Amino acid sequence: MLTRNAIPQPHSEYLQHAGLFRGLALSVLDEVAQLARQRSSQNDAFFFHQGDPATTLYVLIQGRVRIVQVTPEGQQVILRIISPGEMFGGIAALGEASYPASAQALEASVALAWDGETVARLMEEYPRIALNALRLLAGRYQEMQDRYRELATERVERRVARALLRLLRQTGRKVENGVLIDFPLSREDLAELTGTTLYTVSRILSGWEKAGLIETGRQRVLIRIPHKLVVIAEDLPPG
Amino acid sequence: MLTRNAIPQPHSEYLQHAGLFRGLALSVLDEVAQLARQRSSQNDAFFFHQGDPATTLYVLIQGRVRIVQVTPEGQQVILRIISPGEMFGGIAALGEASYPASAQALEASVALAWDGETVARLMEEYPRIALNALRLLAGRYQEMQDRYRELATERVERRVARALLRLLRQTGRKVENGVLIDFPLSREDLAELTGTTLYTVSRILSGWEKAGLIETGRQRVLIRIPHKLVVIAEDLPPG
DNA sequence: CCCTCTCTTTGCGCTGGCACAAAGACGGCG
DNA sequence: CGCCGTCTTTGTGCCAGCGCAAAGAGAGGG
Repeated sequence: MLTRNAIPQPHSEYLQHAGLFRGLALSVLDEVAQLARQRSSQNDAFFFHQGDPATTLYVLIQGRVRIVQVTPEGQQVILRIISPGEMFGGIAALGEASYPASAQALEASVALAWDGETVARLMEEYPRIALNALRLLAGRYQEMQDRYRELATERVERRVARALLRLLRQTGRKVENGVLIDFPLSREDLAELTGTTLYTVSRILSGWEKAGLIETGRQRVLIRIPHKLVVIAEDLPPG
Repeated sequence: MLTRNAIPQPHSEYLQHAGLFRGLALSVLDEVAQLARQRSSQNDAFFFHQGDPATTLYVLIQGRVRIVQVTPEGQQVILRIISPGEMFGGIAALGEASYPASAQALEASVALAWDGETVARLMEEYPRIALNALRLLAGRYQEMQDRYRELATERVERRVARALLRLLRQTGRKVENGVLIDFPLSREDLAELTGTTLYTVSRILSGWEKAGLIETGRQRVLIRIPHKLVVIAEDLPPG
């Protein structure tokens, strides 16, 4: 389900919105775009699997991708959800190594791809790219630290609330009666994001729905009163 | 308990062993060392606190430092233990922001320190530094991902085993009858590293000690049979 | 050498959330 | 329109690990 084409259209304007290439001159973006390949991935198909040799860095331009680790026993843990404009598979830029996790499309998705050597060369020529990467990676590291602390110290309900709020910030779409998480998100996905089971997530969401806090459907979550979620997520007095 | 001095001795040879400055010419290392300040920190003193404005990047040259996050409720989570040669407080290099965690000396420790602007300037002038930082950060990110998955999916005993093995690799010192974790490490420290309680850690270590696997004392852990720990940490058939 | 402070051990009761089971509800496809 | 596969809900039993309490055991200082 994976296709590779040379790119016909100029993606250079698009690239200036991608964090990795922020601040580069348009001429440079053109050069960068020229070197890219385009890869598409159907629903549930993988851009790469955990353990594959890390050869390629991607920037998502359409769709949604989840970065997931699988344990030897087959349990899955979602490390991150990638939205358009974000890079993934960045380890490729550092030579050697293999991917520490898999990248799976949650919807039909399109990404631009560069092989590791190309990225390394670009970084050398345009240090701004390396600095951008550093800043992006630092942000993700920090988020990961926070999630780690959460997992270590907070109860499930609060973790789920935080996960939803993160997704809301990252991919929320304002609609009539609230903010919609704008891609298919099952109870199981939420469980794998927060380190719990789909059963527990289901119970929690049911509770919130009864309280009028959210509105759910099959692989669909709409947050009606974000503020109340924040109250659950942080330890605020319910004012 | 924090002191600042200009540095009298040349630290430049030392710096070439620090990951951040690997591959730089000695002349450059001299320049870098010239720009450094030296900071010492007694037992339990902090290099910086979570929430402080991130102004300074450190490279530890002696002692041991733990990077720790505190929850609003006062629980602590140890994110990492820094050994000589490693950098910490690296967010400073990226301007803005405040430290997402605190850095506390576990022993009398000495570090070299640069302010953020200096580091940014150095990175611009010597892109190799930025690339080194990128590679180091990528490694830490990956380790954090792994620990996150562990915390989400593995039982406590296995997590403790893995934590010990990591420390063993990072700071183990071969001694007569095994490998010693070479800095004061209490049950509580191990609990905060693995997301559990000191009680549970104590019980687990007691069990292992009875089995002859390790040898412990007050803030002291000696691993007698590393291989058996690996068997517990991974899911190997006990062969 | 004793006193004190901190670290460690161990017993015990409790519970959050896991695991399994089974029934219900969508939604897409033929 | 009805079937089937997937996702979701809900009931129930259970246990790993938490939390408290209280008693040892070092280590260091006076």
